[in-house]
Amino acid sequence: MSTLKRIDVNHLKVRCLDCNLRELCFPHGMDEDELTNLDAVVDQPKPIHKNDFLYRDGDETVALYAVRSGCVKTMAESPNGEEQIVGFHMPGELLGLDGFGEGVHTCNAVALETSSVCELPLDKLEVLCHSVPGLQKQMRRIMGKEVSSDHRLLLLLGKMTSEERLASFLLSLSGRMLERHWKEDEFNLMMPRQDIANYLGMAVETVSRLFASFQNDRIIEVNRRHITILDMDRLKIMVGECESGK
Amino acid sequence: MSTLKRIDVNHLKVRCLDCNLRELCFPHGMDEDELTNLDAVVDQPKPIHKNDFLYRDGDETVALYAVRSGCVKTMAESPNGEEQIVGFHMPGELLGLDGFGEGVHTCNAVALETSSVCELPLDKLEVLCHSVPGLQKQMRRIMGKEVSSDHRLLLLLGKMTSEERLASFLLSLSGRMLERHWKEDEFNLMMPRQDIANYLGMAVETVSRLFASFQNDRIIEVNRRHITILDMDRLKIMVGECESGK
DNA sequence: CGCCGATTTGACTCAGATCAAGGTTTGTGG
DNA sequence: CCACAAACCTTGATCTGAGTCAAATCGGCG
Repeated sequence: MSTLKRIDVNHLKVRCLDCNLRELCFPHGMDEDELTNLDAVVDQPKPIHKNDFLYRDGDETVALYAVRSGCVKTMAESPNGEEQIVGFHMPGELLGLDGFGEGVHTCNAVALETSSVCELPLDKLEVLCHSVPGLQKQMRRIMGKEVSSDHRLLLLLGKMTSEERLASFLLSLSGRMLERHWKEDEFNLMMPRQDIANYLGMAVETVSRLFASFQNDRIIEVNRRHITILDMDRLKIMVGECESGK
Repeated sequence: MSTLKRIDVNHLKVRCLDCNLRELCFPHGMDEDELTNLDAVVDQPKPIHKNDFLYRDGDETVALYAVRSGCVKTMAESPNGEEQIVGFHMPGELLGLDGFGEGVHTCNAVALETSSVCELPLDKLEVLCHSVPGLQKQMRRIMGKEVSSDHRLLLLLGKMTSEERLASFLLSLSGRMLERHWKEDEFNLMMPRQDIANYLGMAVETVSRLFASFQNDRIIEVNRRHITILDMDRLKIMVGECESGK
């Protein structure tokens, strides 16, 4: 064990068919035949280190990416250099759609931690779309989801108070943990407070104070990056998911 | 003239090939053959009146829509009934992509004034995608643009002051006027103050005050819905598009 | 002409930003 | 193993941009 070079299993090629993220990722709803075809175009997972760019604003769009492990954030850049984080991408989630408009990316994608990313080269994907009918529909589905999720974030930034935003953020993370069959009420944040603040359009200090206040109200327990949700219902009420109590 | 029934020319079927919005709309970059094929799937423009819904949150997605005349707003709805306007769609612009994720729309589309909308039924579009190779790429391009424009709005809501937001909004409108070969420095707002405020994530009163302040600074002239831009450069500086002056 | 919705303006208030420390954890090199 | 630095996070005090409330004005339109 000591003489063997340590290999991170995340970066080994795994067939989409065998991938445990299959149902969350691009393959969702595809049959065995379609998956075999898909496999042929997916490149070896690419390892990226913390703070590495997967692509930058202005880069030519050459592929679509699927996170296999770790976490990648995407951020839009304003002309005067400000940045707005527009998404945190967890395993099984796709990114890179922003570059489909004019053929160049319109945001930056940066790893929050050491991550592994599957690459779907656009040229191969395009060819495959002709032979695999389900693929086109799949592309549409994925883009539609992206649009819907952006709209959710717009609603959050445009209409919610800081408290509602953080509650909504925690619920969204919790839901995504559940999708991955991880614990929905106990997880680690993949990002620093600064990134949460940026994403939710508020100051770091406000995030910190809200965490303290939620903890004080026995809604969650916070220990550095470790979160335990004690009262999911109260979070849901905060964002208006329940009309009355319970 | 008096005995003839008045016909709004906007609602008459016009071939995409002959449409003056061709270069802004779905047909952009397509050749004559492709356009003839496209024509076959585009339904007769549909007239919708002010405040009519083109589709609602939850409706099954049956088509993609292109505005031919007038203006349509799309708005996301939160669980507790709040609404965030996520886009104003001018002639030549598309809407309906939000419904591609799960097959149902995730926002409401409402006419701001009497408008005319071309309908591209999804089923026909899908079939056509197989025979017209350029169409698939077109779909991707359109979705990518939508994602990028949502990101721009996220940046606006998350990081800009009210002044920057309104300046950015005016510049965006001006740019779109120019695309349509209308005057870029003199136009009418298609929406009431309330909708501008909602879209930009601020109060109506703030919009009103900012218009007054811009006018006072001789940057624009406002008369009800009529806007004249007097100093485009100053607007651009406000949003950081120019580094120094000029 | 008079009503109604849209817009503007003024006065006041407050959620959350900013400023200023201080504490804690992680990593690094000696 | 320890000292030190660099991130990262928290907490308190203060400030302010923009929201809220209230009221006047404007513009159409029946």
